[in-house]
Amino acid sequence: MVLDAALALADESGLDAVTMQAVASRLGVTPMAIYRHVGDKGALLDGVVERLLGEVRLPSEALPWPDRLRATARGVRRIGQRHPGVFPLVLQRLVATPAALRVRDTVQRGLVDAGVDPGRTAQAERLISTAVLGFVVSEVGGRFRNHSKRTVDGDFERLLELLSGLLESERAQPARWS
Amino acid sequence: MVLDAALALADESGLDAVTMQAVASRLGVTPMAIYRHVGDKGALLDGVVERLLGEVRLPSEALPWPDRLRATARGVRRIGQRHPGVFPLVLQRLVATPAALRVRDTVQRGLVDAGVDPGRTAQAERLISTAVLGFVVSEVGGRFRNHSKRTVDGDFERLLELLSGLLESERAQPARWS
DNA sequence: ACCTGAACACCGTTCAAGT
DNA sequence: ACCTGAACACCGTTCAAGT
Repeated sequence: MVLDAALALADESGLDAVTMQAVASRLGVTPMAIYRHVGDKGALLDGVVERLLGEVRLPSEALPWPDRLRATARGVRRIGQRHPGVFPLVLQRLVATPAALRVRDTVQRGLVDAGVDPGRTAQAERLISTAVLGFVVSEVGGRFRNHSKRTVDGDFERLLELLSGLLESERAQPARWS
Repeated sequence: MVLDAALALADESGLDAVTMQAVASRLGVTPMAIYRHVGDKGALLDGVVERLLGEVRLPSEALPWPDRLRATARGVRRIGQRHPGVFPLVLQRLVATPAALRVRDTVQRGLVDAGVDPGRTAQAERLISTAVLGFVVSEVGGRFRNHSKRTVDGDFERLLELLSGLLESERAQPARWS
């Protein structure tokens, strides 16, 4: 598949290495052949981002919500670390694709179970996702490259704690689990 | 100056329009002339990001810390909105440049005045900055483009409230102001 | 010191043509 | 339906040469 080739290239040599010609030659094909399968280079990158989000390992719905939300955040981070070349694009593209909705809905269900007022889960999800994505993009994009892995790991765990705190302040009804 | 031309191009026509040849022709000069002034296209973009951060309006140190921190965040957001083409690069480049340190130190002084344990201001600053930058990059990069301005403005104000909450939980000593 | 001309290998993309 | 050849205008960058 075209998207696999593009993602493999990005993982091996960075986003700049993802050119139509490089993707084509990895598939043993001429560059223009690709235009039959993706409309455009932009569409190619959109497809790769979608694949990335689809790769996020989501936790079992049977887990209590605090573990579930933490596991989701860690799953997103793991994908970022696995694909640092393309991950930053996640913050620049629309959130309405199926794979993006899949992650979003998992978070929103977690929030509902946590007892967040149903009228406020959408905003809470946006802020939580933005914080987590912003962190991971910073990390894999090199913004923290002066800091040790231990420091960055500690920052991420602290972020998760703070997001739990956010939920406490947001809860209107008793939680359904926990 | 070369950086001004590059920034103006990005503002008018997006990041893709910032090519060595376009910058050169805007200056009425041949493309290779630019290599005398910036080493590289990467260095050019670094320079533009630096200029951006230098443009952030920082609040007076005389303000009470809660207003000061809020004003700093709003100042960052305003620059993002003013320069949506280049702003996303802020999350991908190192934080150790002079203009970046200028913003960072303002936040850290705010945290100290808020009574955050001095051993923890660095982490708190990183998390706060990451959350704010992640939000603004999402906003100007179009991740929220399905939402109305009112919704996005509301999200940002809510984010600021939550960051204040973070400070409450982080305070070890009585605040110096407020 | 600064700018230029000519040239390099490489982009994304189109179009008409082939099977 | 899918792939190809040839071609387009445009990239970033180098090097030797000019003032």
